[in-house]
Amino acid sequence: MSPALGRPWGSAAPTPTTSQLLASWEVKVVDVVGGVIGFWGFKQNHGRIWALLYLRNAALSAAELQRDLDLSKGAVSMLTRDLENLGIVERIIDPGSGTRRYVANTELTSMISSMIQRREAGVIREAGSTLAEAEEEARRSGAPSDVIDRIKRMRQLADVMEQALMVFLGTTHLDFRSFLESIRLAMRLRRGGHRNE
Amino acid sequence: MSPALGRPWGSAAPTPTTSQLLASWEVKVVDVVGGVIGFWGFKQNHGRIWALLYLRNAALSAAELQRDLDLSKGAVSMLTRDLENLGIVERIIDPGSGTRRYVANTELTSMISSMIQRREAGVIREAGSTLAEAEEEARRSGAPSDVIDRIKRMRQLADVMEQALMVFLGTTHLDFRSFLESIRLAMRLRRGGHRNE
DNA sequence: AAAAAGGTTCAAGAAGCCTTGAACTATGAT
DNA sequence: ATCATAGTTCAAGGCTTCTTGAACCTTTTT
Repeated sequence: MSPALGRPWGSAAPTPTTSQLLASWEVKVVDVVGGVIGFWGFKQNHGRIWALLYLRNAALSAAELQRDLDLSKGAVSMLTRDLENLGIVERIIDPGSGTRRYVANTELTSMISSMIQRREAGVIREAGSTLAEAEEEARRSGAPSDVIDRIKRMRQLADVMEQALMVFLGTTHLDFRSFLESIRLAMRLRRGGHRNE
Repeated sequence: MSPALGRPWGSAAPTPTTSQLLASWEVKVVDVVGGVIGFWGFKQNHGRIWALLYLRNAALSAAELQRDLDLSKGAVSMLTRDLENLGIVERIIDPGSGTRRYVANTELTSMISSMIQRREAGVIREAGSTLAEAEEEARRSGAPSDVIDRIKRMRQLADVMEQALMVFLGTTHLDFRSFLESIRLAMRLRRGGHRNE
C-alpha cells in the first residue's frame, strides 16, 4: 500500500485550544479526549467537557466550563444537555447558591458505549434489513445465484459488524456466546467461503 | 436515559441515489454499503464504488462507474485512487483497449479493516501517547496523585479502544491473547477500580 | 415585586467537507 | 507526429454541520 495517500480522512489534527486557565497538561488531556470522542461521531466539545469534569473530579458550573474551555454560553447549555441526556454527566444543584453544577459519570466505559450506541443504531442496524430486502428483490427479479450469494455475504458482514460493535461497547454485557458466533462468521467470510448462509 | 434526544449525531439518512441503469435492488445494496462505509469515517462514495464492483463481480471502467453511480469524472478518478491505495480495489488493464478497469477485492473483511486502520491510526493511536505525555507533565508539576490516576485510567481506556478496534477489524489476525487482555482491562475499568497501572 | 443572575433557544453566520468541471497530462491509434 | 480518448488535478462553489449571541425564560436575592 502506498505511503502518502491523499488521506481525505483526517490527518488527526485535534484542533488546539487556547486557554490560560488550564495547565498545559490539562489542555492536552481535554483535547485528546475531545478528539477520541470526535472520532466516535460526536462533537469534540462533548468530549472536552466530559474530560475536564472527569479530570478535575469536581462539580463545575456552566460559567466555569464556558471560561475554561472557551465556549459560548449557548454552546455550554446545549452540550451539557446532550451529555446529561446520555447519562454521561450529571447535573447537581449547588446547595449554597442554587446554581447548577455538573459532574462526570465516572463509568468510563458506560460513557463510550452510550456514545456509539446512538450512532451505530441508525446506520448499522438498518443495513442488515435493507440488504435482506435487496436480496429478496434480486431473487424475485431472477438475478443469478452468485449475485444473491454476494448480497448474502454483505449482509453477514453487516451482522458481524453489529455484533462486534455491541460486544465491544459492552452493550451486550460481554456475552461471549454471541461474540464467538460473530468471530466464527467473520472467519468464514474471511477465507472467502462461498457456501450459502 | 431520555428517549428523544436532540440527536445532533445523525439520524441515519443514507442519501438516496438516482439511477436508471441499476436495478432498484442494486441501488439498495450500493447505498446501504455506502452508508456503512460512511459510518466508519469514509466517504459514502468509496463504499458505493466498492459495493457495485463487488456486486457485479466484473471489471468496470471509470466511465461505467461514473455513469452508473452518477459521479463526476474527477470524483471517480480520486475515489478509485483512494480505494486502490487502500488495497480495496484493484486496477487492471483491459487487454483490448488499453483502458483501465477496476475490480473489487473479494476479501470483505480486509476491506473493512483497511478502512478503519487509517482512521484509527491517527486519532486513537496518538491518544495513548499524548495522554502519557500529559501524565508525565502533570506529575512533574506536582499534581495530586488522584488526578494522575484519572489520567492513567483515560489512557487505559484509549488503549482498550485501540485493542478492541484492532481485534474487531481482524487487523490483529484475531489474536485472542491480546483481546482477552483488553477485556480484562475493560472490566477492571468498568467496576471503577482505582488501582495504579 | 423588581432586579439580577443563571439558563435556554434558535436564526444567522462561520467553518469545514465534498463535489464539480475545466484545464492539463498521458496514452494509444492513425 | 497528430489526433483522440482516458485519466488527473485543483480552485471555485455548494452543502452540511457547528457555533455564536441576542432575545427570551426561570430562579434566587433584596
